[in-house]
Amino acid sequence: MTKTHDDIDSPLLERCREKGLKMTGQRRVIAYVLSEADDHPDVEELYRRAIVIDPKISVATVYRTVRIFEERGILQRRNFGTGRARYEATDHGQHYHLIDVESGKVEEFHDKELDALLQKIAERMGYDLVTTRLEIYGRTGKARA
Amino acid sequence: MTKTHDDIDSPLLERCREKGLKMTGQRRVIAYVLSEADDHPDVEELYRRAIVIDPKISVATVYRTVRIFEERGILQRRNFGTGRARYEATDHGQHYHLIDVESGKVEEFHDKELDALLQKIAERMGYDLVTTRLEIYGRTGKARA
DNA sequence: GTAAGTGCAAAGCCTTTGCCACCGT
DNA sequence: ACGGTGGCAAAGGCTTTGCACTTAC
Repeated sequence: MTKTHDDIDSPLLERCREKGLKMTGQRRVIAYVLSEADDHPDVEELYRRAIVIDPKISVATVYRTVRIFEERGILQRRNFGTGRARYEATDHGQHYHLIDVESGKVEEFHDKELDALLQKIAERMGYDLVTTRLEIYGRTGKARA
Repeated sequence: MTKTHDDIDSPLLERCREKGLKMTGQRRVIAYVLSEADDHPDVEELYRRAIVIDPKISVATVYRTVRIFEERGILQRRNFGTGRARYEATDHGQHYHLIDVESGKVEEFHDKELDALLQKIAERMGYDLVTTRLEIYGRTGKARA
């Protein structure tokens, strides 16, 4: 074969190396899957995508890996109200979520003014801002109240 | 005795009646506990507080009750990242949360400027704002990085 | 070579539920 | 009286973990 899962490279892989993580085949695959994802997959979904590339990965490893990645700041865990945790790479930059209450669709957005305001609020309350989590739940303005 | 748990009244009790809920002794107690709470108790904590008033309440009832209250819009469920759901009465009005990442302490805050900005963002993205959820995670600025 | 990572299955934690007795309206 | 409600304990869903084997450095 020309390319095995041991050759998979990805932006996240580099970040893992920087953190000094031992890069096993499984972690490469999971890092790759996460790098490719432009949505917010949960563990089960990550597992599904990972075993396509390497069927020998177990879901326990996915759990262990996302936990480690999260602790190292490579991933962020999200809770959109469904019992399961969902993940996204932190290198997407700081952003917020707007969720369509009717369709469940999640849109990401950025807003400098908001960044600054949240920073200011944290300071005013005597804290160093570590991270924020903001979700706007909205209904598309097409219909009446 | 002068007062049993069947006599307990509370602001939430009235809201429950409005919704047509059958008000059992257990529900009165839970409504009372929730009305008194100025924090964000989880089910276990609600249970602890409830059994002080009526030791015959079971935790299953607490789970069932918060679920019903939530469906009726009397309560809001929150997920601050600790596996357990936490609850607060909706009549506290719109507010946001600042969470101390070290102690887990939760502070509520209000901010008109933030209200307006979120409203503006939703509009700009073509949505009618239904609700928002914002948590600032911070570290108290007492120590260095 | 060695410490760390992985698989598997069992265990854990929070939450829900089946069943039957009980109680509010 | 009737239908919703509560208690208990068992079941469920997601996540973690103990153990023995494998692997990256």
